[in-house]
Amino acid sequence: MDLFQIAKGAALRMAADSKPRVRFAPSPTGYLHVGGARTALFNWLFARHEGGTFILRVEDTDVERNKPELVDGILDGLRWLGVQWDEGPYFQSQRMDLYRAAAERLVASGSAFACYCKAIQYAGADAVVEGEEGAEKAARTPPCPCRDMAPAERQEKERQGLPRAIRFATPRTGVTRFEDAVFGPREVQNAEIEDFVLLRSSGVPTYQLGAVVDDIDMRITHIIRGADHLSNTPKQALLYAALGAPAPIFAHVPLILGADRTRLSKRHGATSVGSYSEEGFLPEAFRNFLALLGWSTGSDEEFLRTSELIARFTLSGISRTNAIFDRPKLEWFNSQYLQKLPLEELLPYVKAELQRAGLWRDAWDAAEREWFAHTVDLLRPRTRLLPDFATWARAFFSDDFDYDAEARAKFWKDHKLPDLLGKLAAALDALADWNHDACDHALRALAEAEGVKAGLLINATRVAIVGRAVAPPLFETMVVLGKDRVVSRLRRALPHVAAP
RNA sequence: GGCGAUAUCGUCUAACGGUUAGGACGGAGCCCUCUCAAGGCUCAAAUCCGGGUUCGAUUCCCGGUAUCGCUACCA
Repeated sequence: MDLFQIAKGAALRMAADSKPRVRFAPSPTGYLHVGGARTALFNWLFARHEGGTFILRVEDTDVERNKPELVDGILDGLRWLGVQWDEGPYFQSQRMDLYRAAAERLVASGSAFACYCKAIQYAGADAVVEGEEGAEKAARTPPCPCRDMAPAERQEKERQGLPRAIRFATPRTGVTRFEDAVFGPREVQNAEIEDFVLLRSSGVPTYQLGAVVDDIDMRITHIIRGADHLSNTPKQALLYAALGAPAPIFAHVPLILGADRTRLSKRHGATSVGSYSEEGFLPEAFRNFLALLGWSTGSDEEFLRTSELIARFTLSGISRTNAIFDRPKLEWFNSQYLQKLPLEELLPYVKAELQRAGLWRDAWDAAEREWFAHTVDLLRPRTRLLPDFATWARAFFSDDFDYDAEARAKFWKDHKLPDLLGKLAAALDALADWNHDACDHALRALAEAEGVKAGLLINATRVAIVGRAVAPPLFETMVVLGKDRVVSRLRRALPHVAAP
């Protein structure tokens, strides 16, 4: 290996090192909600676009709220979403020594101090609002006096073995700056920043410490996260400096709100990713919708498959305003994907749905694969969610279906119908060839002979053979169902038509 | 209360000093038609308010207002 080769290798290594490293860091205090899902998606899109690395880290330091059993649900949600992580999942609960060591280092260097105050319970957001004029400032947390404690007193507290938290010694003056790819360069007065806790008296790190120590350790280059963290970022910028590490680029993503403009929560209906999976949304449609919530390409195109999202994703396209979760638009995206996806990509989803409904037949994957594909293709313009295939379109996959009440009321009114449908069954039964035009001709000939409009027969027949008023065009439906089924279903329907 | 961010049709958004302020969802209507969708066409619908700067502000600055966030030994 000559010098050139060595230099080239070094250059390549540097190039590899300069690739972005990003992370998604959920805490297992709840399911994966749409806000978190979008944050994960943005991180993933950014990593894929840049050829970087996407890391998954579980921030499970809050022993009180943490529910380990929720981790699997979050991972499942991410898998369904299709955002594969390249490293991890790492668990903060398994890295405690790292945070404690960092806290001790900060105390040793004078950037942090031990605090012996009693922990103040969070009073809730309403606590401040409640105060009448005059008393309104009472709820502010007082500054911790331990920072300026005399050495003798401190020794005494230590000797007594009092529980101690570690707080950051925020500079009293000056400003702290950081760079945000979405909100631009930011600066805050240090005087506005309290001496925040780094290590709880239990020895467990807070979010601020854990996140920064891990982001340094994991060599994170871009922190893409919810804008609810924007106000706290100066604290972390301070921590980076105190820990002697360069700060990463931040990119704060605006929040997703409910229809009432408040933070998305349970009372807004489905907010967990899992519920959208269960409802029968296609992951790619969900990704497309989510990606466009708070990010745009700058163009008018909206139907963007994942490869296109990756190709176009940039941090500069991220919006600065909160977005409201718009369910109708999500459904529109889903119906678009149901219609536009290459058929071969759609079939496995329909298969899974039919299996779930107990309607699946293995032949549809083998000898009758052609039939299955054609039927799905016929059905899909009228579907909005995956379960539509098993519910609304049930009669296409099973002989066990019933007649929709509204459809009967609307299309089985005419008293001539029992007679007409009986004759139609006979006419169809006599057909030598079974195809669209043959069915068409047979039905229209009968209509003409009987002096009724073809529509009367068509609509009544549709209800008889698929049980619903809403279905694909009749003759295509007949072809798909086949002669035997159509004729027998017509005859089976006769008594129901006679007695509506 | 303090600090901060944000502000374009109902919703998601485009515009990066000059446009009849564009697109999409949703809504209304028409076409197509055997139902319902899909598709095509059309319509209604927005620059929070007030001051500046400028020949010219959706766009830049200031103030107000509203909303959201942070202000926890939650993340």
